[in-house]
Amino acid sequence: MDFFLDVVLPIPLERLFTYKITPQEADFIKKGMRIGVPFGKSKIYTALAYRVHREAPIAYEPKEIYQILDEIPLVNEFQLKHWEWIAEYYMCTLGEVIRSALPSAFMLESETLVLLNKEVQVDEMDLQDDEFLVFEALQHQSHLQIGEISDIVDKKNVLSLVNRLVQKGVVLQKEELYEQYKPKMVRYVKLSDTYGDDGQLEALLNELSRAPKQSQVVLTLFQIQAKNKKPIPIDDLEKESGSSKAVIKALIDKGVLEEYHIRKDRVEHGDASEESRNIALNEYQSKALDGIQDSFEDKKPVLLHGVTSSGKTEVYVKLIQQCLDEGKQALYLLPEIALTSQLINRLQHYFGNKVSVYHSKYSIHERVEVWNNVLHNAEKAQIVIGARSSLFLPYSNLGLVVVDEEHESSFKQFDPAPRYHARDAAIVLASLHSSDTVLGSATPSIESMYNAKSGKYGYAAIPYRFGNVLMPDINLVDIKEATRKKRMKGHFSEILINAIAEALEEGEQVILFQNRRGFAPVVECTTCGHVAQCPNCDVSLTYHQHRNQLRCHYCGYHMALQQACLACGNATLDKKGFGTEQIQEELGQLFTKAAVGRMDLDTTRGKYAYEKIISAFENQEMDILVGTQMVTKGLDFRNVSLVGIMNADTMLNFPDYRAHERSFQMLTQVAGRAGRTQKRGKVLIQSYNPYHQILQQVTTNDYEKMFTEQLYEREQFKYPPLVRIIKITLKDRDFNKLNEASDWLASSLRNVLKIPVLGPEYPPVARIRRDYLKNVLIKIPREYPLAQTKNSIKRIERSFNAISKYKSVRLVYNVDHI
DNA sequence: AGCACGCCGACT
DNA sequence: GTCGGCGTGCTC
Repeated sequence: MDFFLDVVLPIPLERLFTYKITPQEADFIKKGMRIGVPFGKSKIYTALAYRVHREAPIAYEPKEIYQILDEIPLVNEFQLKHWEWIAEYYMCTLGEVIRSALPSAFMLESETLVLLNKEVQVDEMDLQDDEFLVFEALQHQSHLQIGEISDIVDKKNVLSLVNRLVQKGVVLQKEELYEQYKPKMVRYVKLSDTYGDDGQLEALLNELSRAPKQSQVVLTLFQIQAKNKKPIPIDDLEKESGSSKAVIKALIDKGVLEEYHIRKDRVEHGDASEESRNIALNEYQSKALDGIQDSFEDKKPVLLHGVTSSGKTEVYVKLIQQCLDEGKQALYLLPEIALTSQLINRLQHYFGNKVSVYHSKYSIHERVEVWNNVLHNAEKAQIVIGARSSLFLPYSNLGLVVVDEEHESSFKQFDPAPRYHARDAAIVLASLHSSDTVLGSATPSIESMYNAKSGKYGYAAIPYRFGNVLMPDINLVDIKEATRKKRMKGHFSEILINAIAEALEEGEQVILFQNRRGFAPVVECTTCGHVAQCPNCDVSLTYHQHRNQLRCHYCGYHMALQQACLACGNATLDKKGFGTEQIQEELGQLFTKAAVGRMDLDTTRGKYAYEKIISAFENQEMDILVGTQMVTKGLDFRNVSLVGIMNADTMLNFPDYRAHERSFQMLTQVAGRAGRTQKRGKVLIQSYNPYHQILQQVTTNDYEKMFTEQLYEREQFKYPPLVRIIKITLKDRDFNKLNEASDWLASSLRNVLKIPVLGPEYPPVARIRRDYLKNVLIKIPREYPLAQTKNSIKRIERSFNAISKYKSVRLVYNVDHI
């Protein structure tokens, strides 16, 4: 009787694949281990073991596995259950979830190696030029990778070349798995055992009398060793002794010193302070904490609605402390862009090295280390603070999940699959662990507030700012009026300019919010009106000043800015629109003495770029910070007394049912950056339409009214949270085929589901990377059986795929599309 | 997703 | 006449 293993592959295929294993392997393999398996013609993939069984497949002969890659499971049962939920709810495959859940360093990749066939005598005359080049290279190197062959012959596709060489018997191919993760090693030194005792030392120093540098190093080594008995890193010795690497190396070569390595974790912090226990909450915070704990008793997630600067973090810290006291792990989720060092520093201050940070800007190595620490329930991973992907870590006893800035739409993954919402997936994860959940926000999403009001979530509020700081004074500036009266300088109203000047005079800082990036989104010809378009996508190219080029945000296409219009040849190109760069430039002219910084997607690339800008602003190296949405994210600057919003209308007029909700949130959040100390902060919102109800609600800080009005609209027009939305995007290179296919799909859905199906409709950008796009929106009433409806949709997809002419059309599901 | 097999245009 | 483009089908 044979043994078999079902595995999940990290690819978008629904089914499991079955391999043959030996009885020993069957005994050893546990669900959740990584297994290297051959798949397809020649590739080896890293799969996850799912089930060992004895049911031989009937239709095919299973292959044998290649290698077992783990000693103990890398993935636990909690994770697999959670991932299966994600796959089902968000209508993707388990493989896709695995692919985004596991750090890429765990997914070993096979590399095809080409080596010389020693058995065969090669007649060099038989070889073509490129074949000879490879043959020759293999005389010097034992093996070549496919990429190296590409470099040698200077062609990108070398498959046929390699195949020819294989056929002629010149070379052999071999697949090799590479472990991508290498633990970071720290180099240490110690005195060689020969010089162990004191008598020997004197002899040694004598010996080195003609090498003052070297004896200095040895003396320093002794000094350090006398102070503490810990291993001495080479780098420290070098610094302490004021010598160089060469001197130390000479000593090692002489056999005086010995070098050794110890594995070092990349992620390290200091010790915890006891302060987290001693934090004093004010009466509102205490009341909120009590409310949260009451709801925990009822096993409900709790929405914590605390106005900006109300001190939600202290409440979280208390909850985390309690969670740790119970010996459980805590997860603190933040939106991607909000991973501010400010908050991380605070948590590290309270909990020291029990805090691990996990997000996409970390290298694959750092991520592996956090994963392993969580897997082994290590001390330093008792608290994980991270972006949405930290949901996927191998927690074994989660006690608390905090989702901060719960309303942030960046919690929803957009591309690629799984298109999950981290807040919702976090609630499911928490329930798998029977752990507590807190969703926190100053401006809760309509969904979460709806759930709180309907009793599905608990609710706690902190209605006042911490330390009796007043809510900022928010004023609207009518720029339509100001323009008519010629009271605008560029994009600045006189009122805003005066307020900035006043703040600068007082030595205070200013934040300006401009919700659009780039310098001038489009370059238009004033003669013929032509705007350069992306050849692959249906968008205008946007101008980027620093490189003087036009770029496409969707596919990365770029070209140099032309001198003359490409359509009519006139040199009458005009940069239209405005963004953060232009605001920065105008400020430079208006306030020549002020230091102006900028924070947007362009200036925050790289691992620490974001932190650098923030700390520069914190340290008051800048007077004015111009930024996009990023400046709204929970930053805490003491010295900011004025916040200006350049133009509130672009947000309000966005064609999306969430535009109003989002504008309210964004404006309230950015306003909350003003006046976090005793002096009341000031906020100026420039708008062409200051009578807009949302702007009124922002100025009066009336969340309730906003909620009621928005919910009413959602009820009227059937939008979430009153229905569930599934958006299906169809993509194809052929415009007509796409239209036909999407019509077919929409009408089938309508016929079968008997619920509202909207579209097909072209999205605002109807072509991306040469593919035409069309959307179909399905609105599922709340009381409708969700799983059943999804099954029906999947069934319709199968009939759709059975139509041969629609084969090339790709379908993308986006459940709970935002 | 990859990757191979299979059929039609621009080149030696 | 071949090389190479990407359409279609399969992967245990």
